[in-house]
Amino acid sequence: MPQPQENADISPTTDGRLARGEATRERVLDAAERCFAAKGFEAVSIRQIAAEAEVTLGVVGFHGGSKEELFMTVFSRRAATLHDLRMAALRNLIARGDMQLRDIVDAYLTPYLDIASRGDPQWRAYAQLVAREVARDRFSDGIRELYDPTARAFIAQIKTLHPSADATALATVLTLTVASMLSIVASQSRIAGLSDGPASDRPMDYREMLIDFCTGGIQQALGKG
Amino acid sequence: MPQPQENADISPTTDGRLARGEATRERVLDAAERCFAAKGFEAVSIRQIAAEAEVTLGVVGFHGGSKEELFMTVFSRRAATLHDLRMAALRNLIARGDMQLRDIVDAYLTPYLDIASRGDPQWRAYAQLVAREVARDRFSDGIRELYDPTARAFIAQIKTLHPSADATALATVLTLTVASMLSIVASQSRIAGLSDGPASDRPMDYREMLIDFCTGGIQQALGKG
DNA sequence: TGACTTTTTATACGTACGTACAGATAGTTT
DNA sequence: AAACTATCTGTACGTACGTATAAAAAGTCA
Repeated sequence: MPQPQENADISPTTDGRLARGEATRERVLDAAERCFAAKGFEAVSIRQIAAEAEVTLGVVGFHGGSKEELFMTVFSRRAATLHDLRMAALRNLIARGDMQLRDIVDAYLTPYLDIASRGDPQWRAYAQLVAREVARDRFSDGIRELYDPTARAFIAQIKTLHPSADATALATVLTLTVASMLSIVASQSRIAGLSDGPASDRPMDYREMLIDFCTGGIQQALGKG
Repeated sequence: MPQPQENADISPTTDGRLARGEATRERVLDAAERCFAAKGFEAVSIRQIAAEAEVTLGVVGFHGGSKEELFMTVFSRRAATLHDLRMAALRNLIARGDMQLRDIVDAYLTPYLDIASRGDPQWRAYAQLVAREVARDRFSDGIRELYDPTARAFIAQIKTLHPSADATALATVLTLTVASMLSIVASQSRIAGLSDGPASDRPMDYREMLIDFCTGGIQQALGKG
């Protein structure tokens, strides 16, 4: 992939060639993010992404490289931000002292629910993309490397409250927590269908219930251990 | 789709034309089940299914119809069995009396974990297929119709223990329970990775922890309501 | 045996895909 | 202005896809 302008010393307000290229690149990545989130990797063609970004076919390859490279770029682009939000919440907790399990769960879940409920459609698309693809095997190696550090930090924190829990139990309850969290975004329509009435489509509106569910679940699952 | 032999009055041991056709049809469906489970709908080609079934390309179309029809056939083929297993477990509970939330959760989760752990690779493939595709939108209408009746029956049963819980809350906790259950199958490798050691790959080995997690979660989430 | 149906083979059609690349364009630097 | 580089356009290549179908093969039944 001919990565444009690895130069770091450009002014972001320059309307020259470099800034234009960077703007195009972001349009491509944004379009890819929306497409991948809506339909999944295999079901999206590069031509669809080009049309969504309103650029020609070659531009997608120029800025995004191969389809797999483009996908991983899209996926990792916002991962660091999410990681930072979660770790900041966790550090706040530690600084505050008197940590409860519920607070740890809150610190893990809320940043994701927040971005999934934001006005910015790109962040919402990213949240949906994560919910859609994170369970798949195809890119799981690359994806796991993005999210495992966060998961490990929270596992370590939970372990301080349940010192006797073994590693598999901790990994399991965190995985169940992640799955529950993602399903709030991925299975909204099913919740609505099973409710037989109107249900909110803002993930943030399920925050308290989700935190309750995961907190109670972890407590019950680790309590005996 | 030229559905072969809608005739019901054939002996299953006949080795004539009808029985041969039926055997071929099952080889095709089994192969499709394995392929779809391993790679997902879009990533599998009909030619791959034909190769897996060791039949020629046209045979897949003859017995399976279009790709979407084939997919839905594979999906619905075993749904009734799973539904029956769950409902039987639920009826046993009701007959026995003194029902606890944990028993309801058990009746819902265990049949799935059981088939996902069976020796029969086709049942295992089906369990993986469900875990992979049930959250997707593409076929969610058809898929929901298959599984919603079971879900509603269990929601009604949970409601007897939490009469004041509203419909959305009940639908949400059941959706979270389903997501947790599926992630045991879909995210086995992630659990292993986060455990930093060998973890079982038999879903049944996570049964107790999963039941604890979901029971504790539902109790916590509905307890306030 | 010979008409009839079900099943299987082999092949082809049209389309869409991911990727590559030559050349045009536009902005930068000397 | 001229050389240079980054960006973009247009197009083409080879492949794989889902589907359809004519004809052959296999089995059934009068």
